[in-house]
Amino acid sequence: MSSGQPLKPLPRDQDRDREPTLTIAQVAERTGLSHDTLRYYEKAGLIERVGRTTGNQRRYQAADLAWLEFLLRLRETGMSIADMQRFAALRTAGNITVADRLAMLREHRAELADRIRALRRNATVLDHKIDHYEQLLLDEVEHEQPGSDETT
Amino acid sequence: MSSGQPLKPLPRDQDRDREPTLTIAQVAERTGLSHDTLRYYEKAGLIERVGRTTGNQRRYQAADLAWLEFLLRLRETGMSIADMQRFAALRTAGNITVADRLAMLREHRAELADRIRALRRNATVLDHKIDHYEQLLLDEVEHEQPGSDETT
DNA sequence: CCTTGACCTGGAGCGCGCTCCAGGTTTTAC
DNA sequence: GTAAAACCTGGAGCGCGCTCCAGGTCAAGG
Repeated sequence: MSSGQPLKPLPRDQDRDREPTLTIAQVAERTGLSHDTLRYYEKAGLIERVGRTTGNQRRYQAADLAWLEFLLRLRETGMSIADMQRFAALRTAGNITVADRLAMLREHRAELADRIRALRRNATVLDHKIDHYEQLLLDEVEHEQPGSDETT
Repeated sequence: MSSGQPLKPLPRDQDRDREPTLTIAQVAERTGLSHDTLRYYEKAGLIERVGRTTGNQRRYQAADLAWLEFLLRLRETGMSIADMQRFAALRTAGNITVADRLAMLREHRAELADRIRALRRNATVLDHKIDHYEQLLLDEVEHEQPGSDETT
């Protein structure tokens, strides 16, 4: 979608392709994942084998990063590694799996809605308990010194 | 739930058979926890030592159950066992720890609010992805048969 | 009484999601 | 060219939160 004009300050050496690439350290910093986790995800099949230099070092491309960030959304919404593996496998299998992937996402989305609702219910229980403790503290103060100086 | 200290109809003697008690199996069923988990929680200090029969079998009282259910709210909102241990220890230590317990709950509540917000943000990302896949499916159908019969 | 099933204890084991290590190779900075 | 930093692989290890097991004791029905 663009030209191949050598007008940019290219990073040296191994980057002969048009697209800029990132080392594992750079991806780690950007995603918040550790080097080990990135390698683990690749070994586990969550991400397809990342491109390498001639010296076998990983060079991530923009698409890898985008996929990683989506994986992180799945992870943060509580999807297990096993399910992410399934999803990734479908993705690797190509367009014929779009319906399956959609089904997975819809189900996950529904579970997420349930979990958010449950958390909100539990939050109100916490709020009640907090109110209760606040009242206890007030009562204590009253009993000790009904209307005197206090240090917050 | 407020102001309830001196008016309890205490069974002053150690004869508490008046109060109904529950076996571990009954508590397991009511809470959804397994027998093993209940024993584990007790061993870990999340709940104080439960009363026993002369034959050393646990008999839970209403207060035990209420505390367990509150623990479950903490657990479901993501509090670690270690933090629940801290909270339980404060509770065991008595009223002087009310301020500390309040502080813990407030912090936990704030983290919970953060997590709910994050989940909602992620939910919208999922929604976009779902929309995207739906569009892909539509496009596929169009390309195959631009306006013809389809079997659902 | 006896049987059966619920319960007890201490401790080992497990599944998950990483995290660390050893020992080696590659890249970078000077 | 050389030293240091970054990276590689396979595999072991870890922390969490249970879960299971062995080997018993206890309780309720017939």
